Formats: sequence, structure tokens, C-alpha cells
Amino acid sequence: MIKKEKISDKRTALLNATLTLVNNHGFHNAPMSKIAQLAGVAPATIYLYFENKQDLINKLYLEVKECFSNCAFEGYTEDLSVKKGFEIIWLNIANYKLTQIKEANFLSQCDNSPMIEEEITVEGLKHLQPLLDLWQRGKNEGVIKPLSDFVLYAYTIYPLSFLVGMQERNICTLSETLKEETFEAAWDAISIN
Amino acid sequence: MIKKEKISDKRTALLNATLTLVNNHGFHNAPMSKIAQLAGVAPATIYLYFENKQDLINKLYLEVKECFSNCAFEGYTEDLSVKKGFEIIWLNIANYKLTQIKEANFLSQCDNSPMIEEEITVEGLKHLQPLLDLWQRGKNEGVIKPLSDFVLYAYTIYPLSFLVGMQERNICTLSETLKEETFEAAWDAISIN
DNA sequence: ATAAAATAAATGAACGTTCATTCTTTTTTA
DNA sequence: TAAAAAAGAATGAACGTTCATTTATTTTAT
Repeated sequence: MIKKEKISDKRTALLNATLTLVNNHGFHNAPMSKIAQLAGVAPATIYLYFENKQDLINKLYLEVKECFSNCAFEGYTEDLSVKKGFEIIWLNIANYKLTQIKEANFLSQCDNSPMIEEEITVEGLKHLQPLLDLWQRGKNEGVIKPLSDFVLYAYTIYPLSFLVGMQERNICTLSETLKEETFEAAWDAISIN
Repeated sequence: MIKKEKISDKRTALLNATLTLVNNHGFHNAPMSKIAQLAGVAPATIYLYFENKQDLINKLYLEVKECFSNCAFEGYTEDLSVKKGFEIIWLNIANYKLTQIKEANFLSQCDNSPMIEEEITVEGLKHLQPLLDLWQRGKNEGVIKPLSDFVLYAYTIYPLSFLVGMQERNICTLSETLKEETFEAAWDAISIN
């Protein structure tokens, strides 16, 4: 038990260090030496837990993405109305992005650059299926516009990435009331009437 | 004249090469040697036109951004109705992103990573003022929701970055009819009623 | 239960490579 | 022919990664 704890200790420390450095300085300015240093570990130790730098980034991406997806569907069940179900998911995601700013920022950095190979990106997207199912139901019920999932995503979830970027730079803060208004904007964008 | 042409020839070739390489492989995998090679120029020649690599990236960012902004306001005048004016600007931007995919992709990569220093980012944003003015007028006239410019941007312009990403990966293509529907989504998100 | 042996984890120094940049030489231009 | 532009070779620094070795932990034998 003690052994296992220690193992995940260092692994987690390395992932956290990578997250911080890539966020602050970008992939190209996050050398393995600094990652090791920030994690309190020798450079060589990284290679006990990860194949190489790309593998380290890939694993970090997938694990952050999975955690994100788990948050997204907390409290959501399929028996809810489309709007209510969507509101829960949307608010979950908004709250995630507001509280886990580092993680959220890392994800949007990954999703907007060739840092992560496409294969890994696709794998990370699988967790979002329940949202796609909900949208399909909404389209069938005639409450959501018959747009492709990409467009629906672009106008409801993706905007949060922009707001979190602003949030991180202290340009704009998303309060509770603003969150409500912002949800309405998302809903108005994709709902019929 | 010949001299000036040649000069801008190489400069432009270098900017294009940088655009291509950064787009395809990311900043960290776009070495000066390859940029020079793709531009058909010796590595040292880069330093006749740019101070260093960061300067090259900054200049590329600013020039692409300026070109983008110029496109955005083509045919727009302040005497148009808020919706019509917004539609013109939005369609200009959409068309830019659909035709200048490389440039559009580069911009969103820059805007979602610490690749570009904040100072340069802020400078690149200045060109968008007419859109902010239009939104202010819309709010005064009561046709646009009283949301901050960041939120309005997040729900109307920013989504296009996502769609262009999909477009580049051939996952989704934005046809003329889809463009209309997508504009309506943007308008519904921020307009009252 | 204890000492010895075996295994696993971790290290720091070192490797070859690649990078951005500079220096020197050659070519082009006026 | 003088000056500017471009080229190519050269440079030191920094990178990702490996390796021989040390340290810590677990297993085995007595």
C-alpha cells in the first residue's frame, strides 16, 4: 500500500508540474528538466512513469479530459427534460471551468493546437456521448434546432473556453448571475423559439 | 522596385513558411532551419528581416490579425441597422475563416496559448473596435442583451474558431445554407426576443 | 525474527542531437 | 567598385533521453 501511494505520488506530481509549466509557458517552453525540478524529482525519473515527453502530454490530456467529463455529467439523468438536462450539464461544465481554471485552460490549449495527436483527441471526445444523445433527443422533440453536433457544441460549450481565458487574465469574472444570463445565451442559440 | 519586391518576397515567403509549419507541427516543432528551408532561404537570412524567432511569430500574428480585421469590416457602415450590420461583419468573418483556413487556424492557436505575449495580443485586438461600437449601439437600442463584450464575442465570433478547426480536419464543412443557420444561432444567442 | 539476497525505484551525470543565433565568405545590386 | 544582401558554415547552449550506479524496499533463507 505504501509503495502504491508513493508511485502515484510522483506520477501525480509530474502531471501537475507539466500542467503548470505548459499552461504558463507553452509546450515549447516546458522542458523535461524543469518539469522534473518542479515535481521534485530527477529528470530520469520521468521515464519510469512515462515513455517520453509526448506520452507525458498525452496521458495528462486524457486524464484531465476524463476528470472533466466526469464532472460534466454529475447529477444528470436521462429522464430529465431536454432543457433541464442540458442546463445541468452546461452548469457542471461552467463550474468546472471556473474552479479548475488550470485544467480548463490546458484543455483548450490542447484542442487548438497540434500538441496532441488527432488519435488522442478523438479518444478524449468519447466521454461526451451522453450530451450528444441529449441533443439528439432535443432534435427529435423539436426543442433543439436541427444543427450538427459540432455547431451545437460550438455555440454552447466552446464559448466557455473563451470566458475562462478572460477569467484567467482577470479581464472578466463570471459571477453567479452572469452565469445564468450566459446559460440563457447558450440555450437561445440552439433552441427553437 | 525590383529590390523592394525581392525584399518583401523573402519576407512574405518567411511569414508563409512560418504559418504553415506552426499550423502543422506547432510552435515547438517549427525550427528556424525548417522555416528557412521552406521559404527557400538560408537560416541567417531570417535575421535580416526579423529580430529573432519570437519577433517573427509576433509580426506574423499582427499581420494576419490586421488582414483579418480588414476583411471583417468590408462593406460595413455605421448607418446600417444593428442586425444587418452585425450580419455583414459576422459573414465577413465566417467567410474569412472558411477561405483563409490556415490563417484562421493560426490565429486561434495563438489566442489559446502563451505563444504570443499578452502585450501583442492586446495590440491585435484594437482593430475590432467598430464591432464593439456596434454592440454598444445594439444595447442602447434594446435589441442586444446587456452582456459584456466578452460574452457577446464568446457566443458569436469565437464559435467560428471551433467550426474552422472541424473544417480543417474535414470533419464538418460549413456550406452556404449552414452558414445562414449558424448566423441565426449567433444572433439568437445575443439578441433580445 | 534477522541477515542476506534480490528486486525495484530513483538518481545525477553524460550522451548525441537539435536549436536559435552569429560569424565569415560569397554573391548581387547600384 | 563599394555597399548591401544572402549564403553557408560554425557556435554554444539547451534539449530529450539514456546509462551506470546508488538507495530503498521486498523477498528469501536460516
